[in-house]
Amino acid sequence: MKDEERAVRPRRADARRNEVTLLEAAAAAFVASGVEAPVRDIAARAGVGTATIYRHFPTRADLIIAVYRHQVEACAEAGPALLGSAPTPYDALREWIDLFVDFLATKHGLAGALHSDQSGLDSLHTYFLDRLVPVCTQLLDAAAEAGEIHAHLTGYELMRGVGNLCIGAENDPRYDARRLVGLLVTGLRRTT
Amino acid sequence: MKDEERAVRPRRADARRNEVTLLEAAAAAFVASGVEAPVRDIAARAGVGTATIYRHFPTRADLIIAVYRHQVEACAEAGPALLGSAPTPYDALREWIDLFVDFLATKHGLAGALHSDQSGLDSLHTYFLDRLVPVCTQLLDAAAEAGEIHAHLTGYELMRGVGNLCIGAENDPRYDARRLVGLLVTGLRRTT
DNA sequence: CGTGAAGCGGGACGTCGTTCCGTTTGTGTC
DNA sequence: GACACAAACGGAACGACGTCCCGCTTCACG
Repeated sequence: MKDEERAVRPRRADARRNEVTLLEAAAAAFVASGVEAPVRDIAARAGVGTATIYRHFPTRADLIIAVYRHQVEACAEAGPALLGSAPTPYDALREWIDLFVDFLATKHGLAGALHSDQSGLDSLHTYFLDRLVPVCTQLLDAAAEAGEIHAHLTGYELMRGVGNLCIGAENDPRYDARRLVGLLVTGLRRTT
Repeated sequence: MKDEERAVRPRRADARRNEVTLLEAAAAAFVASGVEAPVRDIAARAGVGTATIYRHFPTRADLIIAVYRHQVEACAEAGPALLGSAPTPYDALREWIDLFVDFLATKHGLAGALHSDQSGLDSLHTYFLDRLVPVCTQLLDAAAEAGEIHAHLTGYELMRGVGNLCIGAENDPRYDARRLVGLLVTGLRRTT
């Protein structure tokens, strides 16, 4: 057990320290300049060379994933929980989507980065989708089974739609992503 | 009149020819590689140097605007026309949005370019918004006045929402932007 | 047909993500 | 405690991008 704890990831002590330092520096840089903060800035912030970043995180996307992994996991785990606690499956879906939007809306440029054809950020896209689409699908299926929505939409489509609607919402007081997403989810509701 | 026609833009004949050639080359490059086609590729396609592009179009965004200007104008002008021909203002709004989505969906990467914080593409964003938001607002107001929708949304927000939903829809058979936009517009409808 | 300016080509610059290489440093072993 | 060697490091280097600069070409007017 103790071995397993210590054996995680890098072997040398300085390397382990650097990984933590880098994650903190990246998080700070993302808050200050958005997720598009240059790798060099993050390296400078952490007081290391650029190569050190790439030794720990094969690509920029992996660093971004590492920084947000905990929050994405939390969001994913909230799905089934809401299904148990909310009045109806549709309410659960609605609350879960709000959770996701709140997460995206507070990360400058993250929503945009998720869909950039630029550089090698596909793995970021892939990670978010792999982790969250199953949860979304589960909520969607539950709501459909309860007859609250028409089932014409896949979890994948809803996730992408919501993610897209959040793009550029951080710095624009005239654009309220929450309202748009709310309308989208309203549009899902069965009009009986 | 003849003077005005000829006097538009550049004075020398080769410059006028190059401007046309460049627009054609850019259009072709955008179809082949998306709107993110490198300036060098477009220059090569047109058989000119890169500087020639910048002499005619101060920035990449201006070239993109020039290529799509006619279609954007046509879309803008279709708004009032639909208001006259469609059964109700809400139907007009719906059809007009379909028009816009069809336009965006056939231009690889254009929707994405509209919201990239990258390089200097803000003027692209600005141009689209300046031209289309008033039309959208007019349709929205008409539908609201007819009592078909709740007026909680601005033309600006709807335009941005629709544009965002179209991002990345071109190469992904699993994501149907039209369906998502349809849901969004459905969500606008008054639920009386 | 000459001349001056408008127009041109492509190389140069700064920035980005990523990789390479010579050097430093932590750590298991005697 | 000293040694050796692999692991880890820093920063320069590379290729791609948008954009700008400079020396040459070519149009058009007298």
